[in-house]
Amino acid sequence: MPAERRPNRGPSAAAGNRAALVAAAREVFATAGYDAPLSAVARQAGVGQGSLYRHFPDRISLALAVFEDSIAELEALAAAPGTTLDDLLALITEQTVASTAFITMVSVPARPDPRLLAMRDRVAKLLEGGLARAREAGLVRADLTADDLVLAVGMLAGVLSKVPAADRLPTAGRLWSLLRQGIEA
Amino acid sequence: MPAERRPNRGPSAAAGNRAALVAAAREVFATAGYDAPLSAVARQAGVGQGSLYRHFPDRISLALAVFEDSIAELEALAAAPGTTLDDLLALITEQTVASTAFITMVSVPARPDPRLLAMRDRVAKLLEGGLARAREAGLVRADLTADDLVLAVGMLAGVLSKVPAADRLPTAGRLWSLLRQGIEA
DNA sequence: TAACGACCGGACACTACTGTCCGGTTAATT
DNA sequence: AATTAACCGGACAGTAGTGTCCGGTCGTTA
Repeated sequence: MPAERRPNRGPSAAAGNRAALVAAAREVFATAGYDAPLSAVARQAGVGQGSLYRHFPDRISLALAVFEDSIAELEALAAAPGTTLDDLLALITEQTVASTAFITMVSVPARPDPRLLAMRDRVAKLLEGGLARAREAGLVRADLTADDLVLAVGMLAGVLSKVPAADRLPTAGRLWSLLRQGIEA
Repeated sequence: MPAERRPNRGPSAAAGNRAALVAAAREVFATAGYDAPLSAVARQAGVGQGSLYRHFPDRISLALAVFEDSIAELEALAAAPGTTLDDLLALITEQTVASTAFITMVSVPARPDPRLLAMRDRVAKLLEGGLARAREAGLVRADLTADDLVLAVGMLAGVLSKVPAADRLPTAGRLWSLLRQGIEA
């Protein structure tokens, strides 16, 4: 039985369709942002609307599936020995430049949903370790919290989501420079 | 003839309706943000959709009329002797806490419209004086530009627009503190 | 007071999504 | 081969907002 065979109809199609939807959503969210129409995701996946909503009853379910990877990557980095706060922020920034959707939905959810709040807490939590170490080393101000950092990357994502993809990297650099050094000499 | 008399039908109603629309829009933009439905503005003004679109062919025309006041206030402050960059940023922040719409539309317009770009340039320009003075006094880093500042308040507005009105003032304070002192000790 | 015409209001056509429903397809089972 | 049941796709109803159109209203002018 050829591994590539994946009919998208019939009893055995479910898993494949689901995977196709997640992949399509990742792409669509990256190019059109977190608010992209879900119908575009179905089209991109080559799947009917019905299948989309059957697998993922709402936008958040789909987004959670899509960005589980992103947060897992962050958590893995946070768990690795020797990881600094800078490393974590660099990875978040990289992810945000590639797709603002993850941080957009997590940082300041428009309407607070328990699933999103939980994911935001995971992000805050994985930053804690690096933050504590940076604080002990005197690298950051003493009163800086993980929530502050989540809010900060949220601000970043808010701007980047409105900027053409080509301008994102330099804009992100500029904004981080403001956030880091502050505007005071 | 009583000064209060303002029929909203017939040949003499135009000016009054226009004023009512601007006032209503200011209120609606403040409470529901820059993306609020224009139909809500017409309803709030007690005026038909037709009148709204006759006076203001699109959202931007209406917004320009609404926020002309805000920018004029800023320009007046900038022109006053002894005004510092801090004074200007304080006023902008106050305006943003009251209504995120102005900065939202000006700082990083979703689709660049010449009228919005012109207004953003007015904001950047009025910041120039205070910024130059602050730079000479060594109060801000040497490479800080007015565009950076516009972007920074845009970030702020992006977050504040998603935060309940009651939380805005403290959130704005926290974010400015991050932007000003930077996250480095 | 009659005719005029500027201006109004809200119904409506249009567009863009979301989420549901059901006839139809297909693998599995016997 | 016939039967079954899981699952699919896309049509469709529902919802929300934008912008247009036209019958109707009301000051103005003669």
